[in-house]
Amino acid sequence: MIEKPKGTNDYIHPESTLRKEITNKITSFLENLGYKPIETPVFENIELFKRSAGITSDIVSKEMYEFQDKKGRHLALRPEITAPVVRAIIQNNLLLNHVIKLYYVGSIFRYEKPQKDRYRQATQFGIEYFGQEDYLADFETILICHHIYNSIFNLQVEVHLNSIGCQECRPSYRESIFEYFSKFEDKLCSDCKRRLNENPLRILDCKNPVCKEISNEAPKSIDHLCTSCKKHFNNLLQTLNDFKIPIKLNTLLVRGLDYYNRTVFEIKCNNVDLAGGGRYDYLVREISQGKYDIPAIGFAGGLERLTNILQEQKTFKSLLKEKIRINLVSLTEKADKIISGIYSKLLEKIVLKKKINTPDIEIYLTKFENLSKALKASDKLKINYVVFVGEEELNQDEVTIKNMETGKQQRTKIESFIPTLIGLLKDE
RNA sequence: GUGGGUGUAGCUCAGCGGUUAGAGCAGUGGACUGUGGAUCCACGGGUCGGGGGUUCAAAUCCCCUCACCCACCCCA
Repeated sequence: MIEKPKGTNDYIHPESTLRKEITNKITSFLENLGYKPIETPVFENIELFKRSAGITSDIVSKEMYEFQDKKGRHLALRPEITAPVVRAIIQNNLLLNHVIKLYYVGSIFRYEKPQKDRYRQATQFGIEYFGQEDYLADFETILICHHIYNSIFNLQVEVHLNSIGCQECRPSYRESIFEYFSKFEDKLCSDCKRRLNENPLRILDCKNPVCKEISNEAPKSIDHLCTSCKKHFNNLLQTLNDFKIPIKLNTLLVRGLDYYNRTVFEIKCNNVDLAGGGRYDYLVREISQGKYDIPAIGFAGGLERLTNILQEQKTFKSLLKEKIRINLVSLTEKADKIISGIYSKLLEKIVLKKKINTPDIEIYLTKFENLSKALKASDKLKINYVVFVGEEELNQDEVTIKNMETGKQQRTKIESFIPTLIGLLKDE
């Protein structure tokens, strides 16, 4: 038996249906806000990720699926989607437009030990908003992200928010952080000792209790912001506050990807990280090698984490609307032609469903040697209406429609079957 | 990468050195051959995750390995 690779998942109904419904809700919402879909390859030149996420980040240094193709090209399965999107808009010269709003839904790959809410192939959805440096873009992005979880899916979420400054103010902040943690160097965990030289900001993110304790007294980035960063952040806070978006200022939030600046945020529910994002004003310049200098902001959310939490909270059932199931049963070979004729007519009517304004239906075409078996099987399939033709019906050019819930049944002439059925469905 | 737990029928699990490995649910057939859900009866189904070892004897004990679950690191 060949089994699926470690950390991957097969999604089968009803979960597959739930995932599709969730995705549809998110994407149709984003399309109403003017975001356009974008799709990029699942693998890219490995340099793209090394340059964007940062060579010292865990995602790039130890979690990437790297490989060489037959020509020896160094490639990687994408561990995140922001950098590929940036690469795509540069390559397609989309940056000639002032403002670009994009959304995506796609797979990411990280070589990690699988556990709850963590898989080697996962699905992320997200938006990327290019060309707007003003804090209103930050507001829009956070509002959208919050709305998806809070309003569309009814989850009690927290928005954790921080500002990590820009090119102007970050160097001096980095220096004061370095000085501060240097005093405690021998107390820090081994990872943080390494981080001290590589990327001291990441120490703030460490979960080790000792490091955490030390971090609590560390200098805060928001106290070291330059005038324009401070104004940007204060305006954002004020606006989020005005619109009653519940935010939690988290001065320890720095995020694991190197490309962020200014605003960074995460969405949490019951201590589960559902989404994260932030501003990345220098990434386009970095990837385009200076050709373009365009500010941007975005976020990414995990589809599996959202699906899991909705299943845990049992609020997902409303997303899975049951359809009306109709089983067309031939009870004898002589009735095959009539039943298949009805089936083909119903197919056409499904296409024209909008005109007849009936509930969504599922139709089944089956054959049984006797009625008892047909009904038993229909019961297992949770059929609402069994439509059957046997010897008795054949003699009178009729079909029988049986309502499986009430047990009531009626005969109708073959020609008037469709209108009769539509009449029944309208009463549902 | 580190640590803990679990792998026995399609599913949930029992058995933890001693006949031919079990139960419930699910499946199939029948009682009931044109009227389903209930009940009763019967039947089918297993390399006990895989490999090696100890033993007269291994699902059971030991070692290795694989997979899944959980925690840490990190992250969606």
